[in-house]
Amino acid sequence: MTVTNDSIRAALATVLAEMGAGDAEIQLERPRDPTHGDVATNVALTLARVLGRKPREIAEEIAGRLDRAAAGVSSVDVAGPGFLNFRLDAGAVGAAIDDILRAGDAWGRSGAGQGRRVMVEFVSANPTGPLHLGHGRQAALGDAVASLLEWSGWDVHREFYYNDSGRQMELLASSVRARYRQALGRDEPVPEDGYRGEYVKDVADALVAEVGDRYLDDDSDEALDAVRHHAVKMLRAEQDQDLGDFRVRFDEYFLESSLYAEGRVEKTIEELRHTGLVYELDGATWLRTTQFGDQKDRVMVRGNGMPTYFLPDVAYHMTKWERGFGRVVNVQGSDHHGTVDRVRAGLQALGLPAGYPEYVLHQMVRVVQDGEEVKFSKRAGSGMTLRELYEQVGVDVTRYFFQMRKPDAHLLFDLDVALDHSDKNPVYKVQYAHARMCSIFRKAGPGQDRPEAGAADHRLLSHELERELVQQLADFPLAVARAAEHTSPHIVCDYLEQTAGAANAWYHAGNPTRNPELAVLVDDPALRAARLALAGAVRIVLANGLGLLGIEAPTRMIREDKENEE
RNA sequence: GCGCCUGUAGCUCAGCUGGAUAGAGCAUCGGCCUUCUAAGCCGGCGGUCGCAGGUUCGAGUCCUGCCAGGCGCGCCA
Repeated sequence: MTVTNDSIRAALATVLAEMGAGDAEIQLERPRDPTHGDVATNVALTLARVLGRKPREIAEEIAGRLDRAAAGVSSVDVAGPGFLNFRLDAGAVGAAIDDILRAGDAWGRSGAGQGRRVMVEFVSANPTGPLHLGHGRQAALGDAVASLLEWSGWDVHREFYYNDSGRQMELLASSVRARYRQALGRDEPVPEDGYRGEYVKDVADALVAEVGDRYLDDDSDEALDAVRHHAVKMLRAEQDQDLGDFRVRFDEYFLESSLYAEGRVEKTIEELRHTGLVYELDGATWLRTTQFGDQKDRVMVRGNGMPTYFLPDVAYHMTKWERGFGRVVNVQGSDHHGTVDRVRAGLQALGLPAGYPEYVLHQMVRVVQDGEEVKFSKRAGSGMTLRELYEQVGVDVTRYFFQMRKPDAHLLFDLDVALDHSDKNPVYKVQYAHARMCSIFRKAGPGQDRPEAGAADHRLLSHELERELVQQLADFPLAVARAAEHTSPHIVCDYLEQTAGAANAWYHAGNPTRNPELAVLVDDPALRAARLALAGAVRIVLANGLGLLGIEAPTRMIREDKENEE
């Protein structure tokens, strides 16, 4: 893990300037192996060629010249091929605790985004049925990406785009109408490629309750339109409910139909024609997207005069730009990756920058239980729905599992692990660590439950477990920044699991029956205060990290089999 | 055939801008409970980083080729 340590960096820069390498880039990292010290740098290795000298020799000279007091280190060692390993003095390590206590729930935030506006578009499911697991991964991922950007100082807008026109809608309407007529005793089959889940019957039954047999014999377009409206309204309401219960909220729902209603699709065609990149072939209208790196040119308007999906897509993204979003992140399933180049090409044709918009594409989700894949949902008529999953394992677990893998990777959702309530389940591991810290404060008694910055002597935290834990906590802002930079929430999950592991190790090391001298609540008031400050810092970091991911940080977790005794 | 993604321990996965002996969890094996503390802890076992070349002080990481899996390649959305 890369670290920032300004005093070491400055002291190194001074020495390097003396040695004729003042412009060298200094990389500091926290070695995985604690015997390599608290902070290390490979700068001597990178300078070997520049200075024409052996790396170890350079390292020795740097170590000899370094002002340790100014750097805030107690020792400097040369190791391996020429690494410089620093051991921080006790005061420098503990200083992070005050930083954390002072920042509180803002610890980990930065102003990197400078308040600029960014849109995160995600879920964007068509209103043709319940949300499935792919939408769920996208909801959890998109919400966390948005959150990461907020933590990094961006002004974030969460948007849901949905297709409420076109062929899928027609298919939905005719499927519902068939079920509606079946419910009224008529023998009308669901269209060949129609929607067949149980939910279609629910929608049809509700329609019967609402309008009776009004559309039983009415085959007019108006009647089908009314059925479609009814279906969309119901299914949208269900999706909203599912997302709300999953703790995902949007600032705006954007309707595809509005693009047509407001003439934006027509306007986009006109603007593209002015670029000189439009041509007619075989009766269709094409855009020369290959000009901008697309694999082939794309049809905008079919021979029958109807636009393809490509056109409203470009029109939609133009509205994002025109609404003032200089940056846009689209979270989508990787099965959409084929549209990335063409949408960008269409936008470049209209003068937008090359990488606009950005994409986070995620791979598929599979659910396994007892070693076998769980596939079917009667209600959806296909894969398991998002609601079916989170009602079984809980929202916290579901969100975390969807966030804990990098988007690029296929996600195996192991129900056996998800249903486990022990520390084997990474979500509970982190939540328990948080609850344990809270439990210490409950035992510490009134007046000691809110440690304040500067009130304790952190040099007393000299145990190796304490040093490591403090440094782990100090890394939180870097983990958030890196996760935001890569739009990858799993980096935060990894960080939290490591932090929870370090916190648990520290907590358990002070087992009162085995090592009472390592417990937090020792008699010595100064040591007790220092350890309470550390516990307070742990509580802040875990709560902030979980909060960022949209997961609760319980202050108390009661064991199910002990519930009656508590 | 072309494009994107993936391939790391028995399983699920991390691995930043190329750095030290490739890490974590689970599984397995061996220890540890009248607890701020067993929904737990400590320790052990376990790896030709898909394969083959190349770049360099140094490659899981970069380059080339190949193999395997997923997805996408329509005047569908």
